[in-house]
Amino acid sequence: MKRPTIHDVAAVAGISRGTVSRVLNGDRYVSPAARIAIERAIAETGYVVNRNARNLVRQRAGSVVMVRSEPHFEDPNYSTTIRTSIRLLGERDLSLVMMIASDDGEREQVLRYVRGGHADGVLLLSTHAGDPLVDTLHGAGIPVVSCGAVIGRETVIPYAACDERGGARQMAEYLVSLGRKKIAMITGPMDTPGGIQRLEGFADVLGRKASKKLIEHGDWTHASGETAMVRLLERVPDLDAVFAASDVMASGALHTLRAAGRRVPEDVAVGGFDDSSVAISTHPPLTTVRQPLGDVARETVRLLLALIDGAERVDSIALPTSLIVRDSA
Amino acid sequence: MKRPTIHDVAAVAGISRGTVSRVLNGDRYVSPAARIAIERAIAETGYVVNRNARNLVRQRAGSVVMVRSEPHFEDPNYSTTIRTSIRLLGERDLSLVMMIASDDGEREQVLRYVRGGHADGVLLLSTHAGDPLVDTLHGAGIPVVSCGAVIGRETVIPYAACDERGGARQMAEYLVSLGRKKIAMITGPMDTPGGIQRLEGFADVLGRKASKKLIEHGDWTHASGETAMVRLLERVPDLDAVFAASDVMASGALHTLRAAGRRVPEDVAVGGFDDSSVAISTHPPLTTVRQPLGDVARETVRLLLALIDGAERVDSIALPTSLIVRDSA
DNA sequence: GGGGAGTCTGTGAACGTTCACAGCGTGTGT
DNA sequence: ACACACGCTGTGAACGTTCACAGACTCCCC
Repeated sequence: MKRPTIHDVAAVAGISRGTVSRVLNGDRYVSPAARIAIERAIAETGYVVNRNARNLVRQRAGSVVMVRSEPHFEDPNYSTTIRTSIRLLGERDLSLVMMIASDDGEREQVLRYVRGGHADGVLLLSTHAGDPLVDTLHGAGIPVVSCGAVIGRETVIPYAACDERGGARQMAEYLVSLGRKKIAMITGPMDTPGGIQRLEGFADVLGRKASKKLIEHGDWTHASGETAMVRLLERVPDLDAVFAASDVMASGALHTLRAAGRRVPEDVAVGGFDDSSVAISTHPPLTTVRQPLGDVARETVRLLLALIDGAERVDSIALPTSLIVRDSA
Repeated sequence: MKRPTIHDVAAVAGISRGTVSRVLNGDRYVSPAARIAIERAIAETGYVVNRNARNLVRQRAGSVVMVRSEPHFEDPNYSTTIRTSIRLLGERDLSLVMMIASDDGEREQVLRYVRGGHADGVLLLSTHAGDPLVDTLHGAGIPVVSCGAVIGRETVIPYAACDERGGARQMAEYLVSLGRKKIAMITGPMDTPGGIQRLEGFADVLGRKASKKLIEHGDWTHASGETAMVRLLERVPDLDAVFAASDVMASGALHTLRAAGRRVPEDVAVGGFDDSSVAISTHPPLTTVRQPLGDVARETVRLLLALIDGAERVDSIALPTSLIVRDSA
């Protein structure tokens, strides 16, 4: 009933365990005869390497920990990110361990885990500016990368992200091209890259016209989109377009606009960001900016693997977004 | 630069490693003096136990693998489920490894992982009826539980779930209480518990009136909700209510109804299921059935831990849902 | 025929734990 | 005074690998 070990394989194949280990690890210097005998023995016994033993002697952990700084991840983005990461890490026999670090206790737990050598690398997800975990993790001397930039630590934590600023520019330019004159924006939290850079892209296009009056800040939630829209309408009743930094907030804005009797897109054009599942469930369906999530995840993992393999430093990367035109603008 | 080991702690405390191990594992039979000396040494050296070594000698894996059978998990439910699982498993020093098994290659990978003893237990997520992985995993002699029932294997795979049938009954009864006479239903796929049991609950209330004509099957997607609604309107133009087995499908139905010129809820009342983020982004916001996701996840993990601890068998459990009334019905 | 170089194999030690066992005091009951 | 239980401690072996090393064999060249 016991699981077969490398000794069992060696015995069945009639060869020493050293050679079995060489076959397992793809070493050259193994005779063809030995190799096939061992492969047959492996198949026969159903042998699978014991990772604990391997990692113990190799002084590795055998896993990468994905750390999420926020408790919720309604964000459909995570589905793709997680899936892609699992795939790519799996190819290298690394397993993906999930952790959440939204309060001090959880941060302490993550730190202990990493400090204890239980992970070969850390993959940060949507970390806010000033998160104390970032510096401590980086100080732990373990490879750390982020999916999406970490504001204030762009130079110390390598990252892959979509071109937030460029994406916002695409949307702003599109709204302008529709002939809209008074274009407002509902931003994300200003301690996140999506919050900051999407506003920058917007300002790039609108220039002076991106006045304070036309800017409201939200926190990514539906409710914040609703209230931001209320304030914008109070200040600028005749606005004719609004760009929300996320689809969820755009959906909140849509509610407010309807309640205020504005027609979308006739009176007010509405743009979102993310192309999440919400984008097609609103009325009207949202014109939005799509992030290349799969590519972003792939690049993030690639950066991490490079660091784990000993690269001194790696270059962050931003991937292009695309404008998805539906009915809201 | 090397990580401190149990030997270092023992040396610093001036006590043998055996006693250090006993302190680490909360053994009785340790003198107070030794205990405080060791605790001080642990703090001083920053020692953290090496899981590979521990698990190697204990013949355990130290992790639980969560297996998702579908590539996508837009479903906001997973956020809560993952979070709760991480929390509860963390308390027992078990880490959560994520895997996806949507094709044969991935299933093989999961099987190898589990067969190789890399996991102490398996937590199935939204597995479809007839999934070949279920029986092989169960046959591997490792604790397996599911979050949500596995159709056709209810007696062999213990599970925690919400009371799908009861939840559907709540919605059906509510629609009846509004005075609706011709109530249609858009179900989920009939190889999932949500597909089957929500229909059963609906039929419980509607009885003979739940005729074939008033039932359409969807696949949880927005698009399937749209087309199902089209067919229902063709067959029964004067229907006055529709219950979709998920919010996302309900949102699709809403689009079709609007396109057909029906007012919601005046002409047609619409009910959803899940209370997902979509529910508040539709127009009008959805009346829906909320699942106690946190509780379901907690119970699922509890079942798994009981099995890992050696329980012979555990009892599956269904938790009550609640009706959330908004504007669509 | 002697000396490398190149290919292949087996062996011992090590990785950092836990666990069973043996041993040592000290107190308690006969 | 002796036996015995109890509380506590140290030690050796084991868990299943990998890795460095040493050795054997073959081939080729001088």
